[in-house]
Amino acid sequence: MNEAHRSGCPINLTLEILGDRWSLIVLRDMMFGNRRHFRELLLKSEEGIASNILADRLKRLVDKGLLTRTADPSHKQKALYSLSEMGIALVPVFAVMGAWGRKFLPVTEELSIRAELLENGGPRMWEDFMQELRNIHLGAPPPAQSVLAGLQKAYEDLVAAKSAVA
Amino acid sequence: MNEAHRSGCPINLTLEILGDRWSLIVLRDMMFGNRRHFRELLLKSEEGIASNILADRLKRLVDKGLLTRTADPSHKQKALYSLSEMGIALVPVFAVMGAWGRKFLPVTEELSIRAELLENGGPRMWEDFMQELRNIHLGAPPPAQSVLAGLQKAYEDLVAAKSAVA
DNA sequence: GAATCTGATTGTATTACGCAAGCAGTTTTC
DNA sequence: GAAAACTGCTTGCGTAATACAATCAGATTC
Repeated sequence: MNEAHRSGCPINLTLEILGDRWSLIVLRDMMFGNRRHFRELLLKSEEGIASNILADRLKRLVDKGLLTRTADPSHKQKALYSLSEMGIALVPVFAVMGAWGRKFLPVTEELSIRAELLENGGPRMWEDFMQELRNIHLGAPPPAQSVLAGLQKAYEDLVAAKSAVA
Repeated sequence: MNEAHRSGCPINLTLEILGDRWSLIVLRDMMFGNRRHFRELLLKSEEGIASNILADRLKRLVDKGLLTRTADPSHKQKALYSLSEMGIALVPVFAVMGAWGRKFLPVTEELSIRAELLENGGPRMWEDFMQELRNIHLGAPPPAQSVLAGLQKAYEDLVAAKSAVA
């Protein structure tokens, strides 16, 4: 039935799903970049994932329950990927991982502004963000205020400010 | 100088260091299991890491600045591995990853009791734990109360209770 | 009806992982 | 004081994951 697990430790089981160099990148792009289709994930990612790896990860993440795949009504060939509650629940993981990366690694200013806002916003902001993701991906009622729009605006403002200087 | 990074995103840079199936396992065992020597990490891990992988990960983690390696005065051949501040700062990452794993994955009760306590303890407990790790690994002043002992006791009590029933 | 867009798949090369065995120096045991 | 056990690894080898480039068939657009 089940493939054998290395152990029943929560950290280990989490690593068995997310412990590679691409899974969290795909989820990050869906979550913060609102990418929902294969081609968007393939072409608009900063890191340049290969198409076979992306196909494999999408399949895996659907299998494991972090994503769902449905047909896109607007285009018979389009597949629409959505975050499940299990995927949405990774928001705090991204928040603290981003905070750690920002503190210790050579991040660029543009690509870490959203992590900074999310870190400063704290659990309350994370919860709002999760509710917004439930709205977008699961059809749940929207939150009082859009976190995603705020993150995106901060990023775009910073990019604009930088390119104005340069 | 620097190996090229895929991008300057904090999540990506974090994954470039920790995005594999073993790095966080090694750090977990050092942090929560107080393993400081090669053989301890090799033999006492639940998951059974291979010796060449362990050697590689220790080297990598020292290179990246999460660990330090020093000679053990008690034994001329022993190497003592210690967490750096960069490694200790992963406590919140373990806490939220553990919480996620506990919520969605088939964890065992014994191996998740510590994750549960850490989750319920919240950021205040994480900070105490980090101070305790600074004391153990960096020689900093100890915290008011030992978190590690509490986690370990809860684990052992649970194991004892389970084996008494069985 | 040609070009483009869709989610992929295929082929090939390189790198990482997993397993078992071995190794030289150090310490312990008797 | 010699044998056994322990130390942090290394080596060899087979398998799996990853990376890169090219390709594909059906759907849509122009």
